[in-house]
Amino acid sequence: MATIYDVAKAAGVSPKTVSRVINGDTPVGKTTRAKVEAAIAAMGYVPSLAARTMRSNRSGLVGLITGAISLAPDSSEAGGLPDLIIVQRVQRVLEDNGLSLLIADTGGKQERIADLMRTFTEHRVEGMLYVGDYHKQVTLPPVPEGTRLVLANCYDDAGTPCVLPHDRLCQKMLVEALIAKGHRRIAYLSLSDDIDATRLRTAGYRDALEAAGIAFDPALVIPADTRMNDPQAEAQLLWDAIERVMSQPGRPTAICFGNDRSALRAYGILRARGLQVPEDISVAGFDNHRLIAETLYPQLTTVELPYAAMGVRAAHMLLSLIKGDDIPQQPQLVSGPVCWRDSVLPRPASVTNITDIASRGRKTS
Amino acid sequence: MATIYDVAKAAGVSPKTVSRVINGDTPVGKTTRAKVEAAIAAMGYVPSLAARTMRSNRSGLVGLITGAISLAPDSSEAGGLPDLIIVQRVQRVLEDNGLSLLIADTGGKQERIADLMRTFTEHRVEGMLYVGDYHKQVTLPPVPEGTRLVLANCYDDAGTPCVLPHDRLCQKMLVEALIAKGHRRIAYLSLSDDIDATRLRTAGYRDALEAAGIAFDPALVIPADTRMNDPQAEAQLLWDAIERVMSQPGRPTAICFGNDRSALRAYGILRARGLQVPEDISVAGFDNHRLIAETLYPQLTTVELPYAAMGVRAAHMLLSLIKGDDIPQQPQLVSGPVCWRDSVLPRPASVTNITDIASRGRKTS
DNA sequence: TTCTGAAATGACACCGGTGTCATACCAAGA
DNA sequence: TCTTGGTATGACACCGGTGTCATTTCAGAA
Repeated sequence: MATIYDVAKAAGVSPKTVSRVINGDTPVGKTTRAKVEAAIAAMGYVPSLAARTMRSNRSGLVGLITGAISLAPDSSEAGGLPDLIIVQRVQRVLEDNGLSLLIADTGGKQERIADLMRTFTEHRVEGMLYVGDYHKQVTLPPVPEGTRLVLANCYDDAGTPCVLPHDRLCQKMLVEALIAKGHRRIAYLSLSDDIDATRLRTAGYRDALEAAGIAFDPALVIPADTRMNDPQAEAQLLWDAIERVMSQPGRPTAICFGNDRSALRAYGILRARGLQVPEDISVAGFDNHRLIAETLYPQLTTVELPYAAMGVRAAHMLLSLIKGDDIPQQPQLVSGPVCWRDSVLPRPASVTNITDIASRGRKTS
Repeated sequence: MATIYDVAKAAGVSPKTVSRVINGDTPVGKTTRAKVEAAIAAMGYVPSLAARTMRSNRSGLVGLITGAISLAPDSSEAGGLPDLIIVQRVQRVLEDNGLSLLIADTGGKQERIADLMRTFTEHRVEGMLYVGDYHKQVTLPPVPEGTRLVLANCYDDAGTPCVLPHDRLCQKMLVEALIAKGHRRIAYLSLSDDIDATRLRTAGYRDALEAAGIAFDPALVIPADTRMNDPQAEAQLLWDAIERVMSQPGRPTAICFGNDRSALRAYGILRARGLQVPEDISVAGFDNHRLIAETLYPQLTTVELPYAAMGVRAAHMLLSLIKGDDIPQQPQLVSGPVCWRDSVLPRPASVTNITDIASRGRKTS
């Protein structure tokens, strides 16, 4: 690979002058510039960032660690994809700012994080990002003084800057939208109740009810997903939850699910029980996983879990850190819009009592 | 950040001795080694790869370009995810070999590839990978002499080493599996017929029929996906195709779809037509997109499009190139297994004539 | 005790850029 | 013609490692 010395010799100037032509910092004579540029083009010279890094102490690199694929080691897979969207967004923002992105994943082994960070440090990255595979607390190994680090889709107890999905607000907006369409008895078949997202979303669900003056009924809220990684068992769990919620007096007119995947599963289960979506029961998801939401028939009403926006926000926070600007100490909450599709049927505002709700086969719209 | 000189001073030795301790190339005295290691630990010294790169001309970096997200710019999205799996696998293999992965994506703009490659060259990557978003031919900008490049999920006409899915074999295996279960009239609602995958898979479909001595019936093969990026229109197209194929005499007992997503859509359409899967019609997908295949009810029989394996293979090819080994000139074809699930009903071998096939409601197994 | 050779360590240059400072150049004004 | 002052260019050191070669150290043999 040609060096700046080769170019200098070919153009008959000093290396420093070539450097000036490349960087355009100091004025260079017209004829000299032309000669240098010709030499650069002729030799296909591309400057070495390694050399530049040594002088400037700026590598132009940012490192990103994800736990992404951990959940599904063997094939095209179920969990773990959302954070890849974060990765892509981060990459784009960084590239627009002249930085390149190094990626690594833990393969599900937390203890590898320290090694990966060390490798990044060897590369003298200007900052690091850690992306969680879902909204959760993490404990990262201690980082050397001066390491610039931003967390996305996760948080720690050390006050590291982070970007989180606003689960509570998202769920609240979704339920508010259902209420606005006339629904009053709204079930919520949540994800496993030991994760942060469930706690927050349940709170959002209650926020919406409260704002509308609807009493909270615990019988309508059931955890129905335990991340057990066994499709059969998960389906069974969901089946039971639907059974429970639909067989009680004061049967719901709408069901919110913990994610679009559960909603997809529920379509089959509800049909198997002889219930049409949305004529007999309205359904809402969570994530706006378009592969599911737009492909399902009828298309799924859901709320967007803003992975893309989180990626953008996290990247910008890191850029601010690198520039030396102050950034907010509070977790940055990002919410997405409700995506209105066909799986929710508006209900006449007058129809609010249980007897009416339990009746079936009313005409649409 | 501490340098090797700082460590040397603290340990009271020369920088070169510190270097020897780190690299373990030359024997170092026991007490000296202990002193140096103590100093390194105390100062949290991490060597700079930039400096090392300058001497050794080995950056420890590999660059990967993907067109991934191009298809769905705005949110968690439908197309483009598979290649992210390739990316993850590549990263793992490289990491196991002590290399770090730089990623970049074109954002759908082919003309940016040259810029991205230039950036990689600035970082003095030891090799590059280009990952296609689906099996297709690409035309990359000319690369400088000596650039080590491997294509994954795409190929070019310049003979660049590449790894491709064995669409033909995958489809053949799938159809063979259906035939083995007693199916004789098998429809194939393919992807758009202007892409390589469709041509190859249709050939695989015919291979399987021919091997079983079943006559090919063109009326059973209909392109039913045009990547038009409009869910409504796509659903309509699929509806029409199903209508056509199911209303002809000699109605099929099984339908293969171009991908799992179409199969997901078809579940809804078939049910809307009053057909139960698999009792009335068996369904097979393509991709083994587990999010869909395992979540659908009943679970979807499909064939795995081996993205993970392609990533591994491509990474190994690049490693061979870097090591200077020879690699095969032919495209490397990778196939995945048939994933047998519940959407295909075995048919008694005796039931092969049209009259029987057209009858309905036979009991299962 | 002195010599010998291997083992341990250090001095120094070099990788490919760029910051700093000195110098050569050139046009305009005295 | 000789300053003057700004512009264009070059010389040189330095960033943080490592390869090469020289030098020091020391155990064991003469």
